[in-house]
Amino acid sequence: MDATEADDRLDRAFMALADPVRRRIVARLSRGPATVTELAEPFDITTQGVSKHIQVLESAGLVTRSRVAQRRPVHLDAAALETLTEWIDRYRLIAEQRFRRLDALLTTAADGDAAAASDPEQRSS
Amino acid sequence: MDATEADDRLDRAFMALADPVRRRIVARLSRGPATVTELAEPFDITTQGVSKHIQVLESAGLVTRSRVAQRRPVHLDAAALETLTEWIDRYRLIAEQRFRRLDALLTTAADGDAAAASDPEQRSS
DNA sequence: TATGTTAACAACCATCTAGTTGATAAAGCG
DNA sequence: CGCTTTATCAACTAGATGGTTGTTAACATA
Repeated sequence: MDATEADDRLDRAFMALADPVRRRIVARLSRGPATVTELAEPFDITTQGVSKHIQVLESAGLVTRSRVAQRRPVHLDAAALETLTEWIDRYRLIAEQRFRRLDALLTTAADGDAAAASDPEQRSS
Repeated sequence: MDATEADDRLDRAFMALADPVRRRIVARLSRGPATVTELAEPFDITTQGVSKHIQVLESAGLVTRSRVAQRRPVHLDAAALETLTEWIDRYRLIAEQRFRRLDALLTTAADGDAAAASDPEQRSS
């Protein structure tokens, strides 16, 4: 997978979740597949509007569609959700580790030099 | 916290991460605070452009800004990232559990009735 | 005070998005 | 064959986004 391709995938996936309608669709699909009309029912928008939302989710790789007669059931792809949490957690954990190291540094430094804790704006460089 | 307020926060947070420039900014900030000019350096856009990206991240609650003389160091908020993974993981785990239950159901049903595995399009309702 | 640095603000523009209406396709049913 | 259901495609509008340039504010330093 190309680097820009992976970037593009992340772009679309995060963008897809940046909408309350699509998040409610994802929440609904976590409990099982559903058709477009079923998904549109709780909302005040047309089925065409919901269909476009599903296209957004599909192009982001978050859902897939199968075929049963004239219905097109939508399925949630749990693995795609996992790649998002992996991206976030990577940097979240780095930040938390850094914070713990900084905290420990300030704590030990405070024993001999109280002024060291006055400026917490340290660069990592 | 109001329900629509939390929705709005999620909107902005996911939207903020739906841009490769902002994700690189987040990645950089995971290693420590940085100023706007430092953050703008790796990109081909103006510092004003980067400043707008940081405003987006700030309004999403993902970063905060402090003040050191005329510099405004930007800090990553790891806790805000965690709320995003919590939202995703909630529905991801529901979907995975459902999938495991369905898989177990089909496996046991296949012992007595092989036709039960022919249509995987089950609704949860 | 004058000068340079850092960063925000304002206005503007091109593009994209979310929703609509209208028409069309595909499948099942009378 | 007609009719209904389900869902997509096409075209359009209002509003948001990402970028720019130009200007201004805040601060340090000479």
